[in-house]
Amino acid sequence: MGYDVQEVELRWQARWATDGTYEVENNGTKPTYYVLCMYPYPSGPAHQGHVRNYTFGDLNVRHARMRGYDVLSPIGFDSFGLPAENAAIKSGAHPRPFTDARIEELKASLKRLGAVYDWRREVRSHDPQYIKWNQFIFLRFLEAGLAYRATAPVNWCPGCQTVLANEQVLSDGTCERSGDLVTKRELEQWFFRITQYADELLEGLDELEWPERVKTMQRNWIGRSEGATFRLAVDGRDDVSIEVFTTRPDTSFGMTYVVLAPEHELVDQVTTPERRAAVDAFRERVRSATDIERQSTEQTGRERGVDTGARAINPFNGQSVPIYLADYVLPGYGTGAIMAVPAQDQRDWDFAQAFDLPIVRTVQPPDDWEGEAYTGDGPAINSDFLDGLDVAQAKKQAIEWLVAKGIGEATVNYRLRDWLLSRQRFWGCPIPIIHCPTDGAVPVPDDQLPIVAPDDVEFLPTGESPLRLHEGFLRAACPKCGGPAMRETDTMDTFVDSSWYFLRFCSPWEENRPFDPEMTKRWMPVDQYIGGIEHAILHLLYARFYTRALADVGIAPKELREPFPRYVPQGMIRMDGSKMSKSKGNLVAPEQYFESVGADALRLFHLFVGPPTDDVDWTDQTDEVIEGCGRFLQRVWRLGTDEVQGPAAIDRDPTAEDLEIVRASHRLIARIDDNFSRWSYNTAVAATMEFSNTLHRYIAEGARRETLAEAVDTLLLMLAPMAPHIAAELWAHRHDGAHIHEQPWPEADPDLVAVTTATLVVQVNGKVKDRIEVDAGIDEVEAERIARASEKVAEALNGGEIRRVVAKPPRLVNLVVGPPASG
RNA sequence: GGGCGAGUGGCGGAAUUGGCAGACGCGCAGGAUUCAGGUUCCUGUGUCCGAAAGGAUGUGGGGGUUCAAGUCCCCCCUCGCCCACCA
Repeated sequence: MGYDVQEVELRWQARWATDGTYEVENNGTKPTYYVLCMYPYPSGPAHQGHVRNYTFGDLNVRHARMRGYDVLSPIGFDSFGLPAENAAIKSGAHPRPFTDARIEELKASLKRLGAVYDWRREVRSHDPQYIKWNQFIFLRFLEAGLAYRATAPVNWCPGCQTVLANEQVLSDGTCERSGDLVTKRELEQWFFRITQYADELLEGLDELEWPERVKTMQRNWIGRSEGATFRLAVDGRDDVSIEVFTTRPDTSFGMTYVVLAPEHELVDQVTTPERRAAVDAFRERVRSATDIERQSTEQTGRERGVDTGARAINPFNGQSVPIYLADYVLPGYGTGAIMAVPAQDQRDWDFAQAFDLPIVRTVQPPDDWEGEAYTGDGPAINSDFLDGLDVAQAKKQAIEWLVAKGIGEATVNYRLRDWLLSRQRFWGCPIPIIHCPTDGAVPVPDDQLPIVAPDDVEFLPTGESPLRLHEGFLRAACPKCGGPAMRETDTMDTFVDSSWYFLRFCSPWEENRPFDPEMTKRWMPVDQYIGGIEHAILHLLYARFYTRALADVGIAPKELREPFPRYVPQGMIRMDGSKMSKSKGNLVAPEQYFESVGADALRLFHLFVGPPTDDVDWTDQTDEVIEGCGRFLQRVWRLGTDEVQGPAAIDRDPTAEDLEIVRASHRLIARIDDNFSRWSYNTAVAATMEFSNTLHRYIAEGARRETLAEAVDTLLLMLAPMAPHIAAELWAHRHDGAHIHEQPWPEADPDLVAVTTATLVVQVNGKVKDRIEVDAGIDEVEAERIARASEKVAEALNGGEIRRVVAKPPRLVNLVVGPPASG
């Protein structure tokens, strides 16, 4: 009987769907397990990246289920976003039908892959119910002071007369649509106060089972740095002082000038009349410069800054130093002003050189130091009461001095900024605010939620949100005074949608609240989170913030802090050196493999090709490897059907060879358990291949019927999470239609896993001279005796004196010899 | 510039605590089956010397620790990713 891949796979997929095999109730009694793949942006049929992602997820779901858990396996769609809006602008049609069509395509692919979900729990970001609770949460955050309004610059395209997302600005700073140079424009926008959680988000990382490099990325993103802030008097001015932040208060005696960011609020106040024109010209140049230009390291020299004419007093030594503006000081970090210490900071050094400013070393560099600015440790010099102290001591002393003087204190600074969530886009969740001329920004009352964008909108090729032109949407009564007011037309960043969808999955049918905290308690945190590393910073950080904030405003359980204690980032699929993606047009559709070798073979390929976190190169050889996986499954099929077993198997009392097969089966289980726990799926597949080869050899030499049947069953159980269709089909054949995925995961018997014999490697001076089969239980004395008895070893010794014996029974003996004793 | 990874046959990769380097697969070669191609099965396959037995050599390069190093330490080279004027 041949294996009709298509027929078998489609039949089982239909059965899993109609039986609701992977639907899970919220009132089960088994222990719970929550497996989650990052919900996808619906871009159409699945590509290989999806296949890889959902193969890992599905393996975890099926494996956990067989291990006896109630498994929550939900999926949804991150269905708001720019691509759909762009498609709408291009076609003039509303993004909703476009998005719904893409979702259906992606769903079909996932089902054809054999990935199983509780489809009753499907969540879509653009669903009015989801929008409602998204807005509800925003309003609670607003009440709690976690959301606020402030002005911030946006990318503005003068040609399109519209705001651009960062990804719409090309690397040369021009608009991707019109080619105009993009400028900055200040707008009133909404923020989430994520910085309030900076410390907790940082500390929480320590206990997460995430790859170290992802944690490092988050740590760097949060960017905690300890230092001091202190105030500098402005020479001849009692009314203003400049506050600076530094991580090196120990170097304060080396301050030879002060720098304000060009945007700093004190610039106008301190600039002297004779420098006014030069300062204004500089500020204008910085303002119109693109981020690229401003951050260009090419730029050096005098165009990078300007003298304000004002002077500040260094409180440490009373010296008067000039105040400059420089583009390398950023308005958003620290206090937007620095004390410049060129001897210990290379940027300050370069600037000082360009402007002929003095350089005073306050840390003694090593004797062989040939560089410029020295940032290392060393004794303080030229620093009065700090002289002789090392950097750490000097920092401490300097801060104590500032505190005693009452002009500064130790401070902690973060690189992390508050989360700007406003987007001047149509295809997103509307921000539920009404702007009233008398009452200002007024929250939409809960009973008016959701605020959903209208259907009768016209998409113009300007890129501007059509909400801004829709009178019916715009006009609203102020909830406070009832007067005429205008609706907010900005929508939320789509990262907002993805910051709590995993909580909604726990009780997606809730109509009176975002989710049921009890059900959240039952399922959360997610036991295994899987998704691309491109979300390693923002999505994961935002979701961690949201979870805490929801707990703190009382929507989620108080004790829920970390949503994803265990996260595995899968590697990306590369082709010709770049990421495989729809936009690059280098997709290799999974469908062709579904039709040829089948979903199981393609899944097996993705598991087998390498470690899950490694990138996969799609090459000329890839098709051959996929076919190899298909060939392996054909061999499994022959093992699992009577074709081989019937004529070949023998009824007999068990022999030593038969027992070896039983042992090999248990070793396979132990190995798969270990591999699965370490996410080493490539070696897990290799283990099943090895076992299959063992069984084929066993059959060739005459297999015992019962032993073979049990061994094949074990192989099928191990394959059930990896190649579910063929495993299900063969199991049903062999066990009267029973369902393999409802079988318990077998347990390896330690007695059978333990080896009874081992290969003792005998080395002479570290070189392998002999290999001897020995009893696994031998001790050191016995191992040495066996090693010395070896003829090959005697030959290699060649009369040399054994000076030392290293015995590690039962695996290795190393005989260390000197030269032959000379006569 | 900073941080984090990684470099193993023709290729993807394996080797959990230092203990037989190259599991498993692809490819390739030879053979069996076949009219032939395909399929399937068997055998071989790091490199060098050798007919073979066997020997030498071998995990980016150099040094070190150790009875023993792909694995640990130091220096260097190359590649990848992330953050990048963060005071």
